[in-house]
Amino acid sequence: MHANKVAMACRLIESAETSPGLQQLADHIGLSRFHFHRLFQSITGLTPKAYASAHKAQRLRQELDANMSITDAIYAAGYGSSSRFYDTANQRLGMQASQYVHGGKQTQIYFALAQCSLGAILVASSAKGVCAIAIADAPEPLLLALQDRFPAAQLIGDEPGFELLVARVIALVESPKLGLDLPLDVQGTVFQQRVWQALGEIPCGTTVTYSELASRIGMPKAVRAVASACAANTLAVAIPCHRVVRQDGALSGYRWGLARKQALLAKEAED
DNA sequence: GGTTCTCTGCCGC
DNA sequence: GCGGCAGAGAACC
Repeated sequence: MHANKVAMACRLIESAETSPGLQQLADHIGLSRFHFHRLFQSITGLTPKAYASAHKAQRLRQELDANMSITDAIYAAGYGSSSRFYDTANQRLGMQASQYVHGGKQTQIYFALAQCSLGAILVASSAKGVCAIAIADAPEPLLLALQDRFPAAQLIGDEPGFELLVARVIALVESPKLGLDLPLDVQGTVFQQRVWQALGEIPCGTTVTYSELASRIGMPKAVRAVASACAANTLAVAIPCHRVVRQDGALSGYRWGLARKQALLAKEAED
């Protein structure tokens, strides 16, 4: 069972002060760096490098949340130098570090409400990419939820040109097989990102069970955790958590309503 | 700007 | 299933 070996590598990455190199990890596992790389990627959905950087970014967020100074947090999270960190801060936090510290105060988030066949839909995007897609019966609760999630951000609701993006998202909802070719601003723990990555690899028109999904990310026993990660998905349809069902074929839960899960799956099954 | 590391497609056993 | 090469690209110094 190679899932164990990959899990070993993950733990090694997590416990190391500075991220081990590919060769180092492969040696530790007892495989060639070539094969190890492919194995790791096939199981986690992330390359070892991507896994390490996701983990570092997560540590950084924790350190920043613990009220450390930005410079201290950067070193505590395992970045070698602050200058190099700042080069890519945007990419890693989805915003400038100082903005993150201040609760996203300066962050601008564009959003729009619209109507689709499943009901009211909210699409929101940060500078980095689409950060929320939510569906409900009425628009008001959607907007409230967005405000709750980004309490200090500047929410901009009437940006000209944003309709284009909304149109693409709605097109995806109406015919999921199109796929969404837009940058996503996915914020979550390493574990959540692994689950969401795996969700993205479920082909349109098919479903998997929660336990199958857990196996795919190399953690067959973490079924409940996987289910929670699916439920934590904030990008409806774009990250297809609706394609996960229970072992007995029942639809199980869906953040945006069981009827919508059913409708989406029916739509996908049509073609 | 050069070097080293990562990543992927392809092939061989 | 596993190892390896080549070549492009990213990261690093």
